[in-house]
Amino acid sequence: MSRVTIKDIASKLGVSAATVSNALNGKAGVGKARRKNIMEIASQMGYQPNAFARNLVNQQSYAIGLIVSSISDPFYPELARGVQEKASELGYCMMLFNTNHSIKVEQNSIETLNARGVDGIILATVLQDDPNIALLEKLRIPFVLVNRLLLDPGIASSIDSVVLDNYRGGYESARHLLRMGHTRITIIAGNMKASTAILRTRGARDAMQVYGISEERYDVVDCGYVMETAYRVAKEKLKEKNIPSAFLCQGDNMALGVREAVCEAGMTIPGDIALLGFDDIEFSSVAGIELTTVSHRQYQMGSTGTELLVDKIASERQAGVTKNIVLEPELIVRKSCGFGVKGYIMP
Amino acid sequence: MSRVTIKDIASKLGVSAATVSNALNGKAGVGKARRKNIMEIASQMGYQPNAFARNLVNQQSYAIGLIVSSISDPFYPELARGVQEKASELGYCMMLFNTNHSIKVEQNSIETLNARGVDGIILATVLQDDPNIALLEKLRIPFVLVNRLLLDPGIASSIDSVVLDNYRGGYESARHLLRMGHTRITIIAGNMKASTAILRTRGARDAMQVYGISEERYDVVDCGYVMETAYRVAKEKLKEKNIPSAFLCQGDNMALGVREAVCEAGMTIPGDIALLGFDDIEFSSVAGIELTTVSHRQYQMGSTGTELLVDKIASERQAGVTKNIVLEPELIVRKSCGFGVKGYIMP
DNA sequence: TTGAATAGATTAAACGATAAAGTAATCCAA
DNA sequence: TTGGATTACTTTATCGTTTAATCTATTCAA
Repeated sequence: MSRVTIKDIASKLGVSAATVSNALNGKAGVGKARRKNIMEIASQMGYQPNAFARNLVNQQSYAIGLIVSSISDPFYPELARGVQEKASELGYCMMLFNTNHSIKVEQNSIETLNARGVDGIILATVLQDDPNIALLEKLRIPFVLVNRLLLDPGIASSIDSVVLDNYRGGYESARHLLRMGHTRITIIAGNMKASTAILRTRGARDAMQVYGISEERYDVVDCGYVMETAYRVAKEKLKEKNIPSAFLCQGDNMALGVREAVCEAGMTIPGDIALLGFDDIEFSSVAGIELTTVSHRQYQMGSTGTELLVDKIASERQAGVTKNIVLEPELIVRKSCGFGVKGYIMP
Repeated sequence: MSRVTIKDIASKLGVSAATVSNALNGKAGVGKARRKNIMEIASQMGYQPNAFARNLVNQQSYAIGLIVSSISDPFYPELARGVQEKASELGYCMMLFNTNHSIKVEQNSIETLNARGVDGIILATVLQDDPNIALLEKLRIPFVLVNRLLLDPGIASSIDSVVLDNYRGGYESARHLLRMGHTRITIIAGNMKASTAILRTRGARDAMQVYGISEERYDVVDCGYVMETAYRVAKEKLKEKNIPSAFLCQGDNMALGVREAVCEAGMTIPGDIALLGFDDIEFSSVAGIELTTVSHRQYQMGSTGTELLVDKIASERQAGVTKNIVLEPELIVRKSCGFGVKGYIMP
């Protein structure tokens, strides 16, 4: 509750509220001496502009929303930090929402955010058939997609986004396993409605083809990016007669789930089974885990996404060119894939 | 930008704006038929109340702020999720701020939050000599402390809080090591200005005394709750001639730092060195890590803290009794402390 | 000396809702 | 049938800013 208002200052100095407003906002039409005087009195009285009134007259809140599936998933905190810090830098606040992987909750979040008049939304959870894109467009609220995007070029071409080159990440990670001689690979995929999982899988498939592995010789299981599911799937896989020699996981958290199953089955990594992750969460590098994985630039995604959004908010009335930013992934070789099935690495 | 306003509805139906407002808000003084009619037209026209105008007239934003040191620290995401979900349930939004362990950034965050007119703040980062408590009180903004609190009973008795019984956690964890026969213990402490670290250390010291370990026989190092620092400290410790047989860490992330140092020194856990953590972050349970630790109730802390805060906001004008909630910790025995130095556990 | 331009201010409207006060019609009891 | 209570509204004020429109001296060129 900011007590002192612009009127208090005005009446104290015997001037009009408009003059005080103009002085404080550095606008023309106020004499030098008076301006200085007003500024002094204002700070002396501890004046704090009332955000509600400002928001009302400008129809702007200087707040943005960030929607993630769950901040507890170790993939998202760095992204959120990127958004928050860049937002603060640009004078915005960040409101955080978790969808818990639910389209319905995603919808509620968007509606709430809109009802509160945020200036824009960063959506990290979009799916291919996501009805909420239409919602966002109907609400005419600026938004950018980060992490995941829409693959339909017709739609995608008009939506700002910041994503990793997931195809390449998928390709390179599969290639790494293939070069090490693995031919029985199970792909532990993320949510196959998410562009990330689709593209990583597509990249992996292409790599398989290049290395002459036909479709019957590997399989892809949608584990929805949840660790628990990956664990259960791996558990089952390892009971079959012809178990895979490598698990290609599309998320480090899922890789950890698989790792758990492998360990429980009494097998070792990379001795019996090779394991490859994706995202390079902080935890993947700890001794004894040392997951070979693909780096992801969560912080940068959040930070750049925020820049795009704020740009978009500022230039709302102008024509605005769509920006699609693609970040480059990097294969990070640690120990979870060992030194290859036959002890050497193919070219 | 919500286009249609209360006035549009009013003029369309030939009634006054006040009647529309009353009808929509379920207030008395509107005839049955008219009320129904207004509601229908409103939803038909896609009316969305303008939050800015509402905020201005009620001087309330239905938003709260959460201040953590860094959302990337695996301790905080669950807490944030607890806050966000409870907040949503109660009709509030959560704005997230990271302080990066800086008092100055903490101050900025509070001031920003205040300037934006949030209804209250949840502070998870308070230190004993934190000048920002005075700031919060000066601003007369409702707040609650979670995770950490102030130990000075004079101040603490008037501030709502939700914390773990850190003394007990510290005591039990030390006792566990002592029962296993460890007598050379290094305590990797958190930030010693945080009540968590102070109380955990106090608990540990008391346990030491009960088990007859004098002060010269163990040491306490402030690692500020950062993994990297813990890693470096452990690295140094392991170079000394008389290395500890156990590290008692006040945070799982720091335990992982220590673990790294131990591994790099070519030693094993728990074979050569016992390791005990605190917080039970999700990662601590994975195969091969299996950190013995103390459970912390991050989600509940966030959720309950939010309830207290919203209570406090609602009853702001009333006398309001201070609530201090203490959650119980639980020792979670996994493998990182092995089976005791002499192969047995003391009573 | 006149008229236009300009600096420095004021007034009033607007933003979109809510809350308080006022009014006209209806109802019911005495 | 009178008058108090109730109901269903409307009018007006207010929240704290910003901003467009207006006003009044003063300056200055012609």
